[in-house]
Amino acid sequence: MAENAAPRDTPTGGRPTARPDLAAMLVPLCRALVDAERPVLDAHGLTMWAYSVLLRLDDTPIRTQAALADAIRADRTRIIPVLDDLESRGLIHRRPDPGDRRVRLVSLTPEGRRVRDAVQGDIQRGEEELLTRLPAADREGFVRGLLTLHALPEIPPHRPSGAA
Amino acid sequence: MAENAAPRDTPTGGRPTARPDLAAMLVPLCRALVDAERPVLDAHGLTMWAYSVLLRLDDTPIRTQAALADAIRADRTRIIPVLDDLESRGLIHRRPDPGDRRVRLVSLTPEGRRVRDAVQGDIQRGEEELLTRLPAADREGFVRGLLTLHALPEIPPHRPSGAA
DNA sequence: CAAGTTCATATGCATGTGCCTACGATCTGT
DNA sequence: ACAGATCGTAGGCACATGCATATGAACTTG
Repeated sequence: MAENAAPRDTPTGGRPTARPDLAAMLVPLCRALVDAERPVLDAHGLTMWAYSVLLRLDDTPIRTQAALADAIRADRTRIIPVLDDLESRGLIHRRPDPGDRRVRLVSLTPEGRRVRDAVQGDIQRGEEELLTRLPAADREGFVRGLLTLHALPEIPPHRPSGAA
Repeated sequence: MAENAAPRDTPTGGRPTARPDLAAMLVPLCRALVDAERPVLDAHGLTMWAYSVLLRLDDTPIRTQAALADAIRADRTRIIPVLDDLESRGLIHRRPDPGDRRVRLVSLTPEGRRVRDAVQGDIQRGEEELLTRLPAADREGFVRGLLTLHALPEIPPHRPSGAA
């Protein structure tokens, strides 16, 4: 019966804002964006996992495949066929680390870099076009906000309040 | 070899901006947000699908279950157990439409509304807290941009350009 | 009235994914 | 040198999901 009788230190107690949940807007948007990428990925014969690998390999070089899998939130075992495929197509290089022969050093080949650039170019071009739909005033805040949230080390779980 | 020799009408030809792909930032953010909701949903014994139903039922009332499933991008057949569960717990009402007895009119019960409010309150409270991490200047643009993109009827597929 | 369609529902299949185990090669600490 | 941990790889189990089909009730159209 007591709904949320206890006063909250956050703006609203019961039904907060008038806006929909952030997640309820973000999830469909994510879906749509990923769907929008598919033609580009297909045109290059890449899966989303493969593209994630190409994307990630450019940043800081990664020493182990396990770390690579963790970085893109993939499964350590399921990523192996992806790497096999990329390697067989000459997009990545997998060589044993001379210092620790358990480890395979994974790196982009020049061709891999070329493919990644082409794919990412197409994707970002489409995304820029999408950002065009935003009022100029919001565009920058949106992208910067996204960058900030993306850079967060972690998102703390939302905590259930009153009701059991 | 010709990379992307053709000049583009969009800002950048090959490697566009310095920012990561929007999708590459949004997808992990979505994952994290959904994960963050889990404790709240668990506390109320709701699945994400069930919560989606509760959320959607409040807007414009929906005439058919099929339309409800489409609205939340769920499978028409797989949503039925979800509705069964919600109905058995007294959160929704399912009664045959007197005008078309094939159709079941689905609506929130007062208890369902109460639960939805409680859950949504918790979730939005967590989300507001998250928005706190954004510089105030970006916060509004971010939310408004998200609202705008969410309201788009569809996102056109990105088009592969040069390379096959 | 008959044919075709729509709805809610049950069921099955194929796939993608998370998780767990196993195994051989290799490294590290003792 | 030996025990234990780590890495890459293979395989299996469980589950969620997308897609397809089937069925009975009810509606619609000719």
